[in-house]
Amino acid sequence: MGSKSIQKKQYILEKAKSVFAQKGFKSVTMQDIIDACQISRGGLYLYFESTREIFLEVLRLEGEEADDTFSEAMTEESTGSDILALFLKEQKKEILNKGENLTVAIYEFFFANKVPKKENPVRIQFNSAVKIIQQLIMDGVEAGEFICDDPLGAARNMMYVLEGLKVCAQTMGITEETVNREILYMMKGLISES
Amino acid sequence: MGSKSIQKKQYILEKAKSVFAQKGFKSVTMQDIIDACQISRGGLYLYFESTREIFLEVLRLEGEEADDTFSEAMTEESTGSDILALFLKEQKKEILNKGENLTVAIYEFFFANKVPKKENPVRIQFNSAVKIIQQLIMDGVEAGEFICDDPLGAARNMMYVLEGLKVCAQTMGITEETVNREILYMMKGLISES
Amino acid sequence: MGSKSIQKKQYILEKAKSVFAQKGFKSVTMQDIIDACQISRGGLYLYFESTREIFLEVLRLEGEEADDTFSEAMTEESTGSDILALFLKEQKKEILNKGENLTVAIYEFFFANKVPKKENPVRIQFNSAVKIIQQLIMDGVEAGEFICDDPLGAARNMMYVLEGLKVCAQTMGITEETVNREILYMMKGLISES
Amino acid sequence: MGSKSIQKKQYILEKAKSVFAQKGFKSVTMQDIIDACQISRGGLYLYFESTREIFLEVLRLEGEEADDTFSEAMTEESTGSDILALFLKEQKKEILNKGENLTVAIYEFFFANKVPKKENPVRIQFNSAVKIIQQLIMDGVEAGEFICDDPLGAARNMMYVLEGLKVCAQTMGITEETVNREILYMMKGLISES
DNA sequence: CATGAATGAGAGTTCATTCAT
DNA sequence: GATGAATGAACTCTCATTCAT
Repeated sequence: MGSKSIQKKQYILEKAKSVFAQKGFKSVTMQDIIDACQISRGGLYLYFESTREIFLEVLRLEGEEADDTFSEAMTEESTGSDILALFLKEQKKEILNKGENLTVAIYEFFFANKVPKKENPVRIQFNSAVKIIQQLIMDGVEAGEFICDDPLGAARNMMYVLEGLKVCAQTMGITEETVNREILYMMKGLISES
Repeated sequence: MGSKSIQKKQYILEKAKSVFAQKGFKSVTMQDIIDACQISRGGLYLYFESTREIFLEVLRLEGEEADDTFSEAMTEESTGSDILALFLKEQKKEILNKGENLTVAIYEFFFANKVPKKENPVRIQFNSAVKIIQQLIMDGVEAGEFICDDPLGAARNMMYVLEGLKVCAQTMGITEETVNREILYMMKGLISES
Repeated sequence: MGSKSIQKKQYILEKAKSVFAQKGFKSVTMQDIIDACQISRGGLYLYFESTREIFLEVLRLEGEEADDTFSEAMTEESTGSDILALFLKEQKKEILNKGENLTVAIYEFFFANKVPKKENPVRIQFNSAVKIIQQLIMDGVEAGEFICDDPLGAARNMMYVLEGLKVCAQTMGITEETVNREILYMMKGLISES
Repeated sequence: MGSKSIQKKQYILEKAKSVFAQKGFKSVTMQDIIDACQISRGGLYLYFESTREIFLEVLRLEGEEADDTFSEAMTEESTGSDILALFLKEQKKEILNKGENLTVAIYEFFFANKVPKKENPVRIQFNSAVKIIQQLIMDGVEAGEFICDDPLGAARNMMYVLEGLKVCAQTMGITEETVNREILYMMKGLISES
């Protein structure tokens, strides 16, 4: 079970991602992935033992890609508020479920699969996002764009609101206006907070 | 064919609620509910056709009970900030998953079952909570307890944060300290917001 | 399990007949009959143990009624050919499935339930019909209406054709024209047979 | 997903045929066929979705085989009356239920499953048999073996009698003598009809 | 490595039959 | 007599997992 063909593994993970994006986690069967990959049953089991294992690898890949995207953005010469705006735009896309997006699958998976805190990729992603936002706010404050006496608190608050928007979008439906309004509300807090 | 024994129906719904609270929605089988109720296969089908139907009734019951709880609290002579504190305490309990609590089941159900906006019980509950919080904030402002120039915006923001906390609690785990900290952050905003 | 209420038993049998006429035998459940009778489950079991038992009684009743109908026709002052024509008209109705009619139910029942020859109501009915037709033909010959040197053979042949038409009507569909044509073919044989 | 192993499919169809021959159509469950084939539940579902589907394929196979048998007989150098006698001998076997024979199953199936006339295999088989018999009679007339001024009518009549015998054999039981007698009756008509 | 037929556990559903009231 | 809730066996269908080729 070492490496087999890395390329084939990548190929399976890409196709599997689409499947999870469409069907969430729990409803996905090995057959779904076999169909999506046009691969044999045995062939799939050669690389992965379960949908769980596949999903975790899909997630790992996603995490790496997300980090790359962020790194790029951060290295460009931009102000804190610019990058924050960019970040929020990305989040808006995810909230509104534009494009393939694993939100529901992630929720379904981690509801049922308790992962040790330290290794929990959702937690890791969340915390790293908080730190980045905190830094962006601090940059913004330094640049005179923002007023904020608790950048960490504000960053955390922002992440919880975004998470709340994400889950509400999936359970009750949310319009773009609603997302805009909530983001605006938070930005106002950064500009005028005493 | 409608009711059979109302008491038995209630009994099944109570037991089923425990099951949903423990296993979410998607993983629950009729067998699980049969086991929990200690009744026969056919006996259960006498009252309900599917886990979906059972879940919807459990939800309806929950909604009624929640409304009652709120009504009681509201009729007591208390200031806005007191009731808000009470509400947040309840929410904290739910977030931290003390007692039987359907959070995960609700999420799982509404991820998979798209319900027309107007009839979506999650949406209805959310919106009614927003209105109540808005009112409480306005009461608090009137009483000089709060400072807030956008009570509706603040109420909405608060609800999204709470929703974010709920979902994060389920996916990554959250400590009581974290919840306290986030609530405190929001309350500070109500006290000192310019 | 003696008589209970004879009237109720009759009532159940009437309703049950409709059910068998609509659904055949095998697909009929006790529930179907309960629904048709608007009676309680236990109530039905008080009178009958199974659909099989109900069906046999329905059949017995049918047999009696059929005999009565025939007796009436025979007592009227008519020629053999008139009564034969009347008989064939009735058969045509049954073949074409006009009105409530147990054809399919009878087939389904006796395919699956082997009954001793002597007690088999279908056989009894068939044989008595053969005898009557034979007599009618002989009457017709006597009256100079028919020419036939083997009235028993002709009667049997006629009954098999009718049975063939009945079963074909149910399995492949048959038009009124087809029935008319076949009856005409047989009648011609009775008029011109050498 | 179409064929898997053709041989296995054939094997299942053979075993299934026995089952249908013994139990008719309606009472046959997938379990019955599983038992007869000594395969696993999932194994059967790999090839067929329902007893209905299996039955239709069994029927198709039967039809093909029957056609072959007929073709052979027809190509041999024989007179019309010889082939007709052969045909009737085959029919006699079927009527008397010698060997595996789907009569009851076919009846049960087509009682419950209304098939468009044009596609109804029973109808198709019936009509093609009528045509063949008509031809055989005409051949016999030409050869001076038969006297018949309405070969089509006679052929149809013969088929309905045979159908009547078949169904009576299943519902009330019939002896070989009865079949012989009825066939003889029809043959006499072909020899001496005016 | 790769294939896909085969397996069997388990979920959903229906119904004849019983029995306390 | 009459009721209808309760039972459990039997059916249908699906899927993760294995294994001979």
